[in-house]
Amino acid sequence: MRLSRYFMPILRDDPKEAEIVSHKLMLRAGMIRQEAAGSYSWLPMGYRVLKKIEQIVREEQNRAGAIEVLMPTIQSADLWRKSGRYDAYGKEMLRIKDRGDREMLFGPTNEEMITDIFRQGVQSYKDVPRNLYHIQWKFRDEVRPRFGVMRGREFLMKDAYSFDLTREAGQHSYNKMFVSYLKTFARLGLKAVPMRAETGPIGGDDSHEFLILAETGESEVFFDKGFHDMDWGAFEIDFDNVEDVAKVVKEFTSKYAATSEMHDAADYEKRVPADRRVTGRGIEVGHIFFFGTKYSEPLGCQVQGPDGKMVVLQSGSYGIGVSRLVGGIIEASHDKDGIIWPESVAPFDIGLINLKSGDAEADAACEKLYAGLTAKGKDVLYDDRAQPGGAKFATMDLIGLPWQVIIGPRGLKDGIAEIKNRKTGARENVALDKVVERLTG
RNA sequence: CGGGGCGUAGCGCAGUCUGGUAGCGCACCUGCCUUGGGCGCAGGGGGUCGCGAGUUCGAAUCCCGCCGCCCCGACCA
Repeated sequence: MRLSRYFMPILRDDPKEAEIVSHKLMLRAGMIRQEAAGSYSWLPMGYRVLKKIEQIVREEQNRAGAIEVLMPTIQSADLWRKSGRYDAYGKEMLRIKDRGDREMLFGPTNEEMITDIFRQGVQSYKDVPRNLYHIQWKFRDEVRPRFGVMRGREFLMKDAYSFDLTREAGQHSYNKMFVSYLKTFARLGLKAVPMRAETGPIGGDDSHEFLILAETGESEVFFDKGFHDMDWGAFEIDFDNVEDVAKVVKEFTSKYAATSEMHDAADYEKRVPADRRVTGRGIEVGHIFFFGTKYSEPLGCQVQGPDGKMVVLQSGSYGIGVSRLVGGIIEASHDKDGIIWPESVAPFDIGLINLKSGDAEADAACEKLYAGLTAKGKDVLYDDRAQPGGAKFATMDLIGLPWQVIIGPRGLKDGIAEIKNRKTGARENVALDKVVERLTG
């Protein structure tokens, strides 16, 4: 993409409504635009990142055996009356009426609907276990939306729902999602520490939330420093192997980690030596629940077992805040100059800077590199605008692409380009005809 | 939902107290210059001052009503 033809409205100053760094940077980098409190348009740069995160989440869900569906954003109130949550959910649920005066709602989550879908589609114990998920926009009429996409009212969430015959099988489904989340967050360049959580309005028996550490997190967290040294996703796992999966879960739940709501100071001090205690702040990016028959019972989600008797299914739900992750990754990865995208989610792989746009030699060198890198499958954002070099560097640092290729008269006279790594700041001079190889080899 | 604050050009702000028909910086446009960290000179465009109703010869400014947004708290993915 040539910057001269793109839509990337960047700002030099911080908009005053933005309080935290990810919100400021997302606005400054032209990723989002606020439409109402807690409601954002995703501009091209932001949308690219959102789609990349969504795709990684999807791939890891598929790898763990979950099956993708898509449910509507608008739901009927009737289903929610059956589960008893129509009243229980309170003002956070956005309620609307259609032309026939029927009560509808903008879905804040989908336990009821998916349970109803699954109930209608299965009759036998042979039809379980299953895990269905979708990645869809949710609406929760938050009392107080804030921090940009971190707490929006409309947000993109991956939510998965597992159905099993027995509690033990349900536990395995829960464990699979637990492990899948570790791998998902690792691919996003994050260490998301699993912490035992309260079940909240979703309800249920077992629950963990995954928090990434960042100064601006909404939750205070207490954990064992040993978490830093663990293997966060490089491990191979066979999701069908019940013992192996359980072993990983055990490993990641054996060390102390808790949010302030669940924090037990006495237990903390007993289990974690003083020099390994870390107190910080965290951002919740995932939350998993095992709730047994809480929804399958009232919604009649049952199958016939091997002995011919009806069995109410055990279920769990598993959420990842996809749009929140965009902000969360920035909170975890930025510096004074701007965003530092992990390569896996960067909106473009490479920023190509032409320091002398309009100069025949510089233009030709850039065009050749742009074509060469693109041909190798790299997404390149080529800054071909007629702007002073300083402005181009500042822009490129702000938007945080992992690699910058800098072409200017100084290097061109020796036939070289400068390559800069955004994260480390390391620069290297590379012969023009070796640049493509260096960045794709 | 309680408390506080703010709405004036794309962004950041001044002007409001004390009424006289809107200004600054950045951004943008044109020309020249420049091209390795937000460059220089000159010229220029853009705003029904959140909305409505009042007071007044005259309202961004005063009065009344409404809307929107932000922050703190309580609440929450």
